Amino acid sequence: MVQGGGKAAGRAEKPARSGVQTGYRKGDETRGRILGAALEAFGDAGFRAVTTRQIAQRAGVSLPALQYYFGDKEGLYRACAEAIVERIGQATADVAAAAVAALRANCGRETAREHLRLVLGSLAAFLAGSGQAERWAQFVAGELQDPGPAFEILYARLWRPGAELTAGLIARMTGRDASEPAVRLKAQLLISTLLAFQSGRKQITLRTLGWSKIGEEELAMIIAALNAQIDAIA
Amino acid sequence: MVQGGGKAAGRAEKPARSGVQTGYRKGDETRGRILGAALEAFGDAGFRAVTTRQIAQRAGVSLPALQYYFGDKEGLYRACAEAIVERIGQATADVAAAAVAALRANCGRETAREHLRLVLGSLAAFLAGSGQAERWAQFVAGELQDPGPAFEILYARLWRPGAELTAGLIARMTGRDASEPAVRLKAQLLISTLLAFQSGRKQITLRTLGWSKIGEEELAMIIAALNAQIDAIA
DNA sequence: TCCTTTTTATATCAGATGATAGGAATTGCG
DNA sequence: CGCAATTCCTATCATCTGATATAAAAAGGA
Repeated sequence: MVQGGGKAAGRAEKPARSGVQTGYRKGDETRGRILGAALEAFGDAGFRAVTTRQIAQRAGVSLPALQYYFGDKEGLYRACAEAIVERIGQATADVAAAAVAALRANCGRETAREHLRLVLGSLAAFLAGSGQAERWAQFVAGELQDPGPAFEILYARLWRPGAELTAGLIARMTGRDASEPAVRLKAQLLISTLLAFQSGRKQITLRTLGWSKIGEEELAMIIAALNAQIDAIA
Repeated sequence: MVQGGGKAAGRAEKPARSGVQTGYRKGDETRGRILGAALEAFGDAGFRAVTTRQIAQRAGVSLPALQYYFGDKEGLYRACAEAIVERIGQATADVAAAAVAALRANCGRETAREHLRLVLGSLAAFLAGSGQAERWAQFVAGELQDPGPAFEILYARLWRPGAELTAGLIARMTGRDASEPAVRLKAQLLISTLLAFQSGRKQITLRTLGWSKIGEEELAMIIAALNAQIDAIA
């Protein structure tokens, strides 16, 4: 029978076996391997630059397996975005929840400032935590920079919530409203700065600073610079 | 006869009519039109995403004209980078020279700070000055973010000089040495911030702030935020 | 064990893309 | 004009890319 679909009705809108449990367990492992290979490849080079054949080879499967599990290249790309959103969400859930709670509890300026430090610090630590996370950061930064098939996912579920939280904290710190452009601008400035180092302009960061990698020591320096920026916020 | 080359010796290393004066004037105009179309296209979408056919059509020439004038797609891309470097260099030459002169003349902290403001301000103004400059900014940011065939050109002739100057000014402002990582980090942070708005994350900037464009008013706000960052240094 | 469903592979397609062959048209120059 | 160097186009190639048709192999359920 033809792949996926089921229902046997009209057009096969969902041609892929996109992650649902079926009773057959073997496929889940394969699906995971493909997703992992795709995350690495897309993170390194971006949507256009990566070919489906490269991913298939990395994952040790044949080309049609990608279509079987993810429908098409874009579906695979979106699945990567979802996976990344999930992992980053998990990694920052605690500090983010604490910050939100503090805001709700009408915390003071200095408390808000401290939460902002924690939030950005935990994000920075995660991004520098492993080679994998590094690739994810590049995936996210690249997609936000040059919107592609996963822009909406990343914007709606990563950037916007993060920017909202940051703006909220800054607003509290400055006694202004989170909707003011000046506040939002500062928030974006902070987040952009963070992303710029670990992901996009890493290539340049290393060259300019003469570093060979961004390890603990280097990360500490970046966080220090970030904190200086946070302190500078009125 | 076959295109370009001359010399008639062994391998045709330089197959293209790459910009030298020949006595025949007609070609220069065509060459310029191709370069203009390429600048627009590459700036909008990046090296990979743009096809040679698109550029040829935009320029109103046939496909082989690109190869005739620039050898291959990469040659055209590099030519774009050179053109951009030249224009940005012109636009910032005055303020940059003044800043260098001030540094050489052993200027004081506040003078250095003022020069830093001027340098970044003029760059920001240029980048937001026209739709063309906006595309160039995207060209530069994209190439620095995801190194391609023109990375070396842009790094060596734009980023590094700019970063050196910025670091020098910051060093003077803080009484430290321009070679210190902390100083260089601050410099990169400033430049990255500037690029982030006008080029890369512009898409997001507009959405997050609810702007429809980055006009004078918006630019003023960004510069204000930048100046706040400059003031916060040491 | 037999049968259905799922999983995976081989071979192939259709379109796009960068590049070239080869020659026609144009331009400068004596 | 006459001639050589240049500019530029039509047609075509070779390759790569995402996707599909088709069917064999494997896995579960009775």
